[in-house]
Order: sequence, then C-alpha cells, then structure tokens
Amino acid sequence: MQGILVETLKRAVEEVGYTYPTGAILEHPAELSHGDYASNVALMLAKEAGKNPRELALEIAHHIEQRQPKEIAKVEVAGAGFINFTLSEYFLRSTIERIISEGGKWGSNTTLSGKKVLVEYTDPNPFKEFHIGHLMNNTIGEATSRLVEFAGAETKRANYQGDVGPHVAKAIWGKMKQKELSWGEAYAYGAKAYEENETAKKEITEINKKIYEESDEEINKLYREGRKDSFSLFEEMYALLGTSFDFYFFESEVWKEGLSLVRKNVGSVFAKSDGAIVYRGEADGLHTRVFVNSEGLPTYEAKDLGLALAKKEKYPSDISITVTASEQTEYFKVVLSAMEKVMPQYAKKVKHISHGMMRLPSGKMSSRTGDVVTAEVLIENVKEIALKKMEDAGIEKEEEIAEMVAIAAIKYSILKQTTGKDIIYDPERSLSFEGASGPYLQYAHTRAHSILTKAGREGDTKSEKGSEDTLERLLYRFPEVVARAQNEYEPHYVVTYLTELASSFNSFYAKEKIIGGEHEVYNLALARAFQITMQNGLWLLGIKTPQRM
RNA sequence: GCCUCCGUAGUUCAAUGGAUAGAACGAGGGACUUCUAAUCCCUUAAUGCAGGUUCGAUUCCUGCCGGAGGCACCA
Repeated sequence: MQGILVETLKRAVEEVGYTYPTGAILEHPAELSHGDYASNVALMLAKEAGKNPRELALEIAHHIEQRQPKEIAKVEVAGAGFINFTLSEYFLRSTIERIISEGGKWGSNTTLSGKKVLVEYTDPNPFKEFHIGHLMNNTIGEATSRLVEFAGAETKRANYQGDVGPHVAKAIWGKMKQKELSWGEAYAYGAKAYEENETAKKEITEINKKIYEESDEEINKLYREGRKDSFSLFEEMYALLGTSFDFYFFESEVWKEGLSLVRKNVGSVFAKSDGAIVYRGEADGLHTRVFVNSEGLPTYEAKDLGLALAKKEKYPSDISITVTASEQTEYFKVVLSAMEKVMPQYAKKVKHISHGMMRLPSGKMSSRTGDVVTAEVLIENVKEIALKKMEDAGIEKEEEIAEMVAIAAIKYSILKQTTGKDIIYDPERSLSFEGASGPYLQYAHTRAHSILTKAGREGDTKSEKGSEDTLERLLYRFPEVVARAQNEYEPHYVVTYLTELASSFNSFYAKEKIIGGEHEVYNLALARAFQITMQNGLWLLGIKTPQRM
C-alpha cells in the first residue's frame, strides 16, 4: 500500500513542478479520524517553493484527485499542510480476503530469503540457577529468531553454555564441602568463600585447573553429575518456554581453539602484560581486556573467539546474532574489535543485541550472593494466579492452559518495551492478567476462535457490512509492523500493535453481535482475518494461543 | 575519573523530526437472562532543568541535574 501512495505522491509532486524529497515520510496519523496515511511532502517543499505549505498541499492533492487510485477514498489537506489519505472500502475488503487466503503466511516477507541466520541466546550456565535473567534473554532471543524466520531466513538457534571456568570450580568446591546443597546453593557458597577466605580461594583455583586437566577422578565425577543435572532441568525449561535449539556450544569445546587463536596473534593483535595476554582496545576508543590469564587459562574473551570459530564451522551464516544483557555491551565491543583483526570476514556478520536487565526492587540480582529469583519459581507463582482466575470464573482448571497463560503474561511484560530497557520485577506485585497483557491478547484471540467454531459457516467479504471499520483499518498494517520490528530487531512494535488490535476487536465484539447479527457473513470474515493476524503476531512473540481460557 | 545507555501521568510502558503526547495499572462512575466480563464504556493525570538547530523537538546538538551498566586476569 505504501508503494502505491508514494508513486501517486511522486507523480503529483512532479506534475506541480518539484522533485519528491528524500526523507519524506508517510506515516499513520495518531488518530484514525485524520485518515490512514499522512504525507509531509508539502511541508518539506514549502521553503524551496516559496509558498505557503497548505497552498502547496492543496495543489498536490488536486493533482492526485485527477487520477486517484481505487485504493484511496479521500485526499485531504489538514493541519500545517499534511496531505491525508483515507483508504477505500475496496482496499479494506480486499485486504480481508488477502489475509484469509494467506493464512499463516500473512505478515511475512522475503527480505532475508536465501540467507542463513544463527541466533545465540539463553546461555544459562550449568552449575548455576536458570534465573529470570535467562528467562528474559530466552524470550527476546526467541522472538528475534521468529522475526528473522518470518523474513524468510533459514534460521538456526544456538545455546552457548559455560561448563568450565571459575564458576564451575566454585560450585564443585561448595558441593565437596557440603554435599546436601543444591548446585545453585553450592555455587553461592563457593563464590562467597572465594572472596572471604584465602584457603578456599587457593583450593578453588586448584579445582579450576584440575577441571581443565581432567586429572582428578572425584572432581571429574562431580563435574559430570552437575552437568547432567543442570542440562535436564534446562531442557524442561526450554520445552515449557517453546524454544528448541539446533546447536549447543560449550566452553569446554571451544576454549582450546580460542586460546590458540590468541596465542598465534600475540605481538600483532594481542600483547603480553603482567603474565597475561591482553587486547588493547584503546585505539578504537575501548578498553583493555584480558584474553588469557596469568595462569595460562583462557578467559571468557578468548573462549568467545573460539565460539566464533565453532559457529563458523558448524553453520556458516550470513548473519550471526548474539543476544545478551546490556551489562555485556562494552565487553562485546572489545571482543568484536579483536575479532575484526583475527577473523575479519566473520566479524562483519556479527550482530549484538543487548537487552535490559531483570532487576529486583532491592537492586541487581546476583547468583554469587544467592539473591536470585529462579524462572521456575516465577512461572509457578504466575501459574497459581492463572489457576485462581479459572476457579473464580467457574471454569474447569487446566494445568496446560494455566501454563500457557502464565508464560504469555511473563513474555508480554518482557517484550512490551524497548529491548534495551531494564525491567524491575517485584515479586510482591503480581503480574498483570488484565488490560494490556499477554492474557488480554490470548483472550481476544480465543473469543474470535470460539465464534468461528460456533458459526459453522464461512464468512465472505462481498457481503454487506456495518459502518464501523476501525478493525479493518488496523489489520492491513500488520506487515508494515512486522517489517519495522525486523529492521530494528524490536519485537515491542509487534506487542504495541497487537494490543491496539485486540482492543479494537474487543470493542467491536462488545458493540456488534456477530453470529445471528445483521452483518453476520461479512463479520465472520472480519473475525477470521483478526484471528489469523493475532495468531501470527503471537507466534512471533513466542506466545501460545489456547482454544479456550 | 573515563566510556555507554536511560530520565514521559501516582506507577509500569508507548510515540519512524509532525497535528490535540497514546495505552495499561491505580482511583472514581457505569454495563452481564444476550457469540467467554481474563471484557466493554466514561472521568482523572505527564515530556528532569537551561540553551541551540528547525516551519515544527519527547525525539537531533551542547551544558547541568538524577539513575543504571562497564572500565585487567568473573561470566
């Protein structure tokens, strides 16, 4: 639709004697009463033309009216000199038809078709808790993957896990001292001891070395157990959240290559300093970071280079996305800067998405101090609320539906805002199930689905319709919203749009009786178009659609 | 100290340089013998401060104030 409008505008502007300015915008006015699209060309050209913008706008509008495409019902000049377009009933009706025929493909595009994309996210560490930070990362990573997939890319999901390194040594040390502790608790215990107790610190450093060497049978055994315990818990979580990974990368598998890559480039890219090997980022306005410590062991930095090698080997992609919390933004720049020098072709394909952090009202979460909210506890709490809601409504309580609703509530609260912003999670104040929320979107979808099932016949857009058309005037925008979310890697545009769409559908539902109503046939087609759009939109967000709730 | 990000109704969030700054929660009022009231309708209230660029600034630039993150052997 935008294409037709731009062409029309361009022609009219040229007929009046000017060139269509670059950077002219075609936007949706804040209010539907102002029309469906607004152009600011007249405002931009007014100065050059030496004319009053309104006058110029009227001239352009006049030329458009000479040969007005059938998709446009009305051209008006408003405000300071905007040219407003109102779309025609013809266009709105044919959009409904298009939505119904495209079904699950409605809203998708082919921007990335033929491209391979790898998305790395979630990245929980074995031996530590899967906390709400991982939940946030998973939610954003999954939505990002689906956006990319909806652009036609061959998309693979990757999960990178730190199964070696000091955190593992700390957990194992904790477990050796106190068998009855859970792995998360053992880690917190070890981390505390490491900071407060010199002997413990030495023992942990020793364990860390032995893990790399695989030289101590007792440690090896604990290590294997811990890995296994963690992985099975993680797998349950992924299933619950609706993520399925194609590749798992482990620090234990990538550190050697990372280490040797760094060693090979000492003197050229990296430098020795105080017994460690560092990368000096100052030349690029960054800071110095240690890639290999003075024990000769790789830090996260060197491992990340090894990871890049492993990814390249396993799935050569055109875009390689890594999703992390914003605390790693600066870190990542340094690693990327080093990567540009040691593997330049690959570095060009790397894209870092950093999201805000889940914080508690008391401040930053820390698994070192044990001050964490686990994903499991959060989901369980929210699920309880959903079950309570079902009970109050007198519906039969169903675990599976309560789970879908709980996860929708959580995902919505993560995805509703700009990706970079922190979220303060207050366990005292429960998540919303009312108003703009995950369940609100699911509920609207469920209502539509339920009507369509009950009606027992198909709708038809050729049938007579009522005068109201707000819903239609939002529906056609879905592909535009998707494209914007894809371009900016910002799922929240989809959330905002779906919320507005659901609200519009609910108003429509309250006003209009669909089954048995005056415009039943047309309204069934409209409800179907809404249901498809909502389903596709929720899929993009990784939110499931229950058939009843 | 240096670098990065962020300051919008009481609260949590929106707003590709555009029109009267939108929602939700909260508060107050109303709507279920009618397709699911996890809903709908009405009322309430905001751009941290000071300059600048622009026909037009929540948005871009500068300074200040406030918050978060990062800055050598953690991830």
